[in-house]
Amino acid sequence: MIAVKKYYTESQEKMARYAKAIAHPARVYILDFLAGNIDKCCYSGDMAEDIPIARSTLSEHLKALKEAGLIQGEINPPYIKYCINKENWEEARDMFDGFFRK
Amino acid sequence: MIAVKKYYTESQEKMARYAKAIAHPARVYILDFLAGNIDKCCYSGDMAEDIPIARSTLSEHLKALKEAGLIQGEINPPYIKYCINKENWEEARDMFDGFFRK
DNA sequence: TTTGTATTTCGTAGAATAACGAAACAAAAG
DNA sequence: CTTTTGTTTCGTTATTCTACGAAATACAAA
Repeated sequence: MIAVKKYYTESQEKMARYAKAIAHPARVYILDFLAGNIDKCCYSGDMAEDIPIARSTLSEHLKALKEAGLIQGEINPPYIKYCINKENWEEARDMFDGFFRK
Repeated sequence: MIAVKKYYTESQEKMARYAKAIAHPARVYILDFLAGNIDKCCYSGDMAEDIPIARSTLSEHLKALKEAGLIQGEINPPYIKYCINKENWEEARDMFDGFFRK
């Protein structure tokens, strides 16, 4: 393993990762939707009707948000129940908060 | 001009645009730097020494941030003084605020 | 076991992003 | 007028993103 010099702080990298997850209107839509139903959660199909993208594309956006840690999915066949990942959502909120008030 | 149906709200599109501007560690670095010196502003060259990218690349990141409205540049030859665009910075802050507390 | 339902993964294609060095610019200094 | 300084634009290349439909998956119901 080669040591690679880090040029950005962990926090800067993380900010960029969270921001990238939010950097698409479909993903903003999804997060709006889920954050508005924070305890209810919801199914992938619930959103498919409201935005003009293929279900497979929606699925990829959900995957991106899951990988970024902002949402989580719980399998409940034949559905998958998605909801905000509260812990990371709050972390992201705090980071953006700090970022804008530095 | 053909009417194009809008599927996302203006606010969702704008959120995505702001988020995209922040979605790179170099740009987070730049904004951190400028927001920490909100009244002082600073020069492109001031940052070039601290991050491991070519000056031309730094310049492109500055351009992206300027296009997103988060910063502004004032020519002061042979320097260009960059600083936060306060109005849009506050708008972005408020939008992220609202986004995370919906 | 076969069928149906909800969703994801795969393969592909086109667009956008990020990076670099070289060249271009713009103004001040010599 | 020529040089120097700080910065941006251009041309290029490599990578990542976004989108789609088709195929695959997983489980329940028939």
